[in-house]
Formats: sequence, structure tokens, C-alpha cells
Amino acid sequence: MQSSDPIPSAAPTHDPAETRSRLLDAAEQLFAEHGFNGVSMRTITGTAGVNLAAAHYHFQGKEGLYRAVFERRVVPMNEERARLLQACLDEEARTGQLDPSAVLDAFIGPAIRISAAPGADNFRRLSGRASADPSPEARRTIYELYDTVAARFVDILARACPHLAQEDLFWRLACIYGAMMYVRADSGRLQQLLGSEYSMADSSAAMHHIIPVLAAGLAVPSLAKSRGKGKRRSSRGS
Amino acid sequence: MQSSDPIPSAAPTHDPAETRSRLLDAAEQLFAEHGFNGVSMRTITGTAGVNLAAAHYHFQGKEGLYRAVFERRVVPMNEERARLLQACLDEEARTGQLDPSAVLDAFIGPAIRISAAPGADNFRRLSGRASADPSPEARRTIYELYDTVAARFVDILARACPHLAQEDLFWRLACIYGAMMYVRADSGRLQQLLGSEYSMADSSAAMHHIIPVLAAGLAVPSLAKSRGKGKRRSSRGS
DNA sequence: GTCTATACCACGATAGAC
DNA sequence: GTCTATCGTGGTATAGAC
Repeated sequence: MQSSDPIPSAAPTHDPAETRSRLLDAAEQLFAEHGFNGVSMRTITGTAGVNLAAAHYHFQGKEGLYRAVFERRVVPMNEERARLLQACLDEEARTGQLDPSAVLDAFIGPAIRISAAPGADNFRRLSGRASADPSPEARRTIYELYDTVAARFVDILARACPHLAQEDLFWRLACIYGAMMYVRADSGRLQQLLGSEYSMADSSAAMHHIIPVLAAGLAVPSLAKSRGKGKRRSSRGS
Repeated sequence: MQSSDPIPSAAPTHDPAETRSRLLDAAEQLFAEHGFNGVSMRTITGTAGVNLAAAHYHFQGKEGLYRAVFERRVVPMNEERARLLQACLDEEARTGQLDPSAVLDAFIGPAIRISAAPGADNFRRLSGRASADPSPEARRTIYELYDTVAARFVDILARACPHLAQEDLFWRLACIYGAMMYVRADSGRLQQLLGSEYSMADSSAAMHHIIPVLAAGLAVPSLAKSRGKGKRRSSRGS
């Protein structure tokens, strides 16, 4: 090649990809340990060995960095969720049956097994806490990343549980989401209370124990006080 | 009165009790909305109409104020929990039976119904988030307030579920705590996903739906891979 | 396009006047 | 018991070097 270099990343002062990933790794760890508002950009950039303003250049500030930390992990996780949910639907097309346990597995599994990805253990705790932790604005930002697949999950789960009214579904999902987030957040509270050494980082144990318990909760008959009707889908008139 | 005033609280510049409660109310609301690190002492004192340094005088800083917000609500809540748990034990002494549902009710009920107390609705969300939200140090501080009664609950629940190994108990408690905290934290996520208007602030609906679901989860037989033994207390070999 | 140096205002905390 | 002044540090923004 001659003087005018058509390859933009041929010889940058520093490697941008390296700078970005160093920032993401440091931010992931520190956000997980101290929460969004509990860490300073100066601490993150110091840990990453990157200049403060360079972080602003790449991520447009703290919120942008926070969001980028999530995007890196959530995008592949969503793909796995979508794939497993589709497998449930395929199974339904074949057998005419939709197993609530399989649907739970397709949604919770990727969220729990994420700690198996290299370096993602910090993200597991971070994402568990993020569902409640930050300010409403920050939560919305994160929720957006999950929205499409989460809505799909809720829809399929509702189909798998035709005995449940919308009201039932709401509260059972509270138990499902609550358990999933509590395990991901891994506060250490139960180890402390039980004086035991079981670890929530053990994703296969988590799945083995939690899915059947949540499935048993889903199997409980409707508890909706069906005054008038109050049942689910279709003509949900007032 | 002449120059030296022997009565300390006769005519203070402002009423200390008023100052304290105004600060607690403002802090409770703002901490619930934005988290510990998401609010400034200046915002809290500004909302309360109290001077910044006066807040430091009364609560020794931000952490002290945070802890005081919890103490005000948790102490009476613990008393109710202890009372209801004792009722479970009395019932057991009479009938020889310990109902897991009743034990769940005794522990979760006071935590959910707390939003019925005047002004405590903010605290419900705050306490739900606090289980994961703040830094580890701040979490320890809060956990201490719950410790005694929580340990008692775990113990009684274990007795009510003799079919469960310690390992089972660990994961079922994760579901129980997860659901309880998720309902208290009330992130608005499920309303958004379901497009429905059910409110987690409705404590009687929450109890009506959640207790039977969690109880069904407790009723699931042991899932512990009892290799060797792994079972719980005494010598209930596999 | 990538990064460094630096300046800005708000924060939590404290000392000392009233 | 309450307030003012002040200090070190936080997130953010910009100017300009490479």
C-alpha cells in the first residue's frame, strides 16, 4: 500500500478494541461489586489503565459504559433464549404439548448458565441486582435489552399454562423472576443464614433444584377470585 | 428564664424530634426511588427542609440515616414476625403438626403487609431493593436488623419440612426469598411485560397468590443427589 | 479517529461559629 | 442544637495533541 492508507485501523495510537474491552471488564467487575452509583469513573478507568476522557469518548459517559457492559453479555444470551424457546414451539408442533418446565428452562437456563462464560461471573451478580438496583431510568435502559425475548417467554408460558388467569400469571411470574434474580444476584444472605457452603454460582445445581420447584408452583390451580370472569386472553372486557 | 437555661428541651431553636422524623420521611422516599448512592444528602435535607449539617448531627452521616430509616420499620416488623412464628410453634405443641404454609405466612406476611402502615409504601420498595442493591458493607448493616428472626424462621421452616435436605432447603429458600424480595422491590417490570394493571402494593392479593405457590414448591420431594448421605440433620440416611 | 490534560460544578464530610 | 465555610472527590465536558 502506498501513502494513502485505506485501512482505518492499520496503526492507531492505541488499539481501540483493547481499550474498549479493558474498560468493559473493569466496569463489569466494579459495577457488580459496588453498584452503578457506587463506583467512580476514575476508579474504573484507573483499574483499566485507561484515561478518563477516553472512556467518555468510547462510551459517552457512565451510563453508556453501563449499557455496553450489559449488551456484550445479553445479546448472545437472548439468542440462546430465543433458540430454546423456538425448540419448545417445535416440540409443541410435533406433540401438541407444551411443557411448562421446558419453557422455564429455556428462559432461566441461559440466564443462570451465563456464569459459565469466561469472566461472566461478575455479570451474573450485576444483572441480578440491576433488576432492582439502579434508578428507574437506568432500569429502563437495561430492560430494553431483554424486552423482545422476555415478552416471547411470557407469551409462551401463558400458552403452556392454560389453567392460569392473567392474574395468576402475574404472581407466578413474580415468583419465577424473583427466584431467578435472587440466584443471579447471589447476595450471600442464605449461606450466612444457613451456615452452609452451597454456591449459587453452581449453575447446574441451581437449574436442577429451581426448575422443578417453580414448575410445581405453576401447576397449582388458578387462585384468581374469578368474580364475573377475570380469566385470561381473548375478550378481556372490564 | 435568665441566661443559663437548665432545661435542655424547653425552647430549642427547632424541635429535634420533628427534625429527625422529617429527615427519615424524606430519606425513605428518596432512597426508595434512587437507591443509597443515587440521592445526595443535600437533596434529602433540602426536601426535609433541614440543614445539611443538622442531618449529620442527628444521624452521623448518610449511612447512619439509611440505617435509621430501616430501624424505624424493621423493629416492629420483627416483633410481628416473632409473634406469628411463636403462634406456629404453639400450634405445633397442640397438634403435633407444623404447617409450612403457616410458617411462610408468619415470615412473609409482615414483610408484605408493611406497605399498609402509613407512609411505609416507599419502605417496601426500598427494603426489597436493599437485599441486593447497595455495597456489601451497607447490606451487612441492614441484614443485622433482620438476623435473629430470620434465623428463627429458617430453623422452624426446616422443622416443618423434614423431607428436605439442607441442600434442598438452600434452593427453596432462594425461591422464597427471591419471590418475597421481588414483590417488595416492585420494579414495575411485570406490569410492563404483561401490559396489566395488577399491583404488587396489594398485599392481600400478594399473600393470596404467593403463599400457596411457594408452599407447593416446598412440597416437592427432595432433589438432593444424596450421594453418600448429604441429607439433613440427624442420621436420616438415604 | 484516538487519546491526554484540564476545568467545571455537585457531592459527603467536618470544624468551628452562633 | 443548628448553621456557615471549607476540603477532597465525584461525573461530565472541552481543547487540542497524535
